[in-house]
Amino acid sequence: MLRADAERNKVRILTAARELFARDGIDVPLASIAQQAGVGVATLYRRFPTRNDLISAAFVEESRRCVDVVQRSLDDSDPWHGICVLVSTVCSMQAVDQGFNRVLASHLPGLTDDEQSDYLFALESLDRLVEAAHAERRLRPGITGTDILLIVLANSGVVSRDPRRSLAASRRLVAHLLTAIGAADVALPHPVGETGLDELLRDRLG
Amino acid sequence: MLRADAERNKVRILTAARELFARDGIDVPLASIAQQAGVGVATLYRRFPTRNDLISAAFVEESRRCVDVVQRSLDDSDPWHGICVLVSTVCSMQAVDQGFNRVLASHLPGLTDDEQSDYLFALESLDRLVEAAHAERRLRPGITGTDILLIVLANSGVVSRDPRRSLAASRRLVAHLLTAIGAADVALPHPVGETGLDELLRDRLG
DNA sequence: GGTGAAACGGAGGGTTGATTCCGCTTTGGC
DNA sequence: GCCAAAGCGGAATCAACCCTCCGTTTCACC
Repeated sequence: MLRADAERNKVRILTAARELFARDGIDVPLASIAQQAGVGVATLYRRFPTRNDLISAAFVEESRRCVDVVQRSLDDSDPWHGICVLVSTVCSMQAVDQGFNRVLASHLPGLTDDEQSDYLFALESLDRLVEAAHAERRLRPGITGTDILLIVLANSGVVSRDPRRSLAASRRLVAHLLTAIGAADVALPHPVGETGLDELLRDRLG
Repeated sequence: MLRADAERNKVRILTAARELFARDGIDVPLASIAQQAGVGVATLYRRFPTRNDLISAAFVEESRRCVDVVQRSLDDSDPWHGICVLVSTVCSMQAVDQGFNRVLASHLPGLTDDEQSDYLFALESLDRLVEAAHAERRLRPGITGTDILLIVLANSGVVSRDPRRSLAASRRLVAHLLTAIGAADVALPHPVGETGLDELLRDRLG
């Protein structure tokens, strides 16, 4: 049990971390997180000995939301609808949070046991979902569970600093890819040109 | 005109840079490029005052290939075929070279004038190509030139350290996306699962 | 083969960020 | 209120990388 002041600081650190991770990605200097939280670096290190500890803690909610949406998709009586919801949800989460995008798109070393099992659960679920959708002829023949992973990965390529533009690009991309794997066309959202794919390019890191 | 030894060193630096950029991305320490080239850092700096100078020089050939393929696509009597060739070529180049991937997927500050005009030429060409393909009803209605850019961007998300796996993932993704924008299905290459999308994930940087 | 300009390379100073150490402060049970 | 434990913060240390300076070497022209 943490002392009250320590608990308070922990919350402030996590709040700051979530904000900075989302905006600037998971490589932000730890010192700036500490500063934003109004604590010293040592306090941050005391509570989260490694960067990964902090990242894991900062994204627990996002992870839970992912597991939830996977579960709900599995329970969906229409597997194709389940796939659409799953992909759209996860990709939107990526688009509005640079940090979470990196977490999803890269195997961070040192996942916790929980994260490991969530990941395996997701993989297995994807296969089951895809299989169910095939059974109803809602997927193009030859599509596999890893194609869904591939979508998430591809989506990570279109996210930039600006969540607005990222979201527009992501929506468009997801529509394309659902069209590609599905047995029928998916309606297209606005082309990204209007909000400026150029600016999106200009936005990206480095 | 450079002295013979200087010219020799310049070539060695560029060779080393191309190799390390491709394998490790454009953020490799300049010292390791110098070391690999067998020269001192000062020599590298003397020839290429900024990292961007080195990057530009290292990728001139790739840039030229891109401009060429754009030009050839424009000249193609079948605009849809032109689009397919263009997208496949560029995406493959991205997949096998982490450095070039980053160059294409991010607006590096300080492009040379040549690069600027190449970029503008490419943008304009995309619009013309798309228009021509629409005229022949080979594209799904609503597709714009920026959708092609979006493909390249999305493709950047699936490239990892391992060129083999990246290429497999990229091919699959490109097939999906050409299917999505085209008026008819495109044949799918092998699913990536077989070569291991998991490993691809594990591969990615940090 | 002498010479001066060009080129060389490695040491060194600066910056940024990670991580630890330690003397001071706060908390909470008594 | 007292005090031991828990917590705190910032200075200090450390490592990686960038970039420049300068004494030495090499080239190419005579």
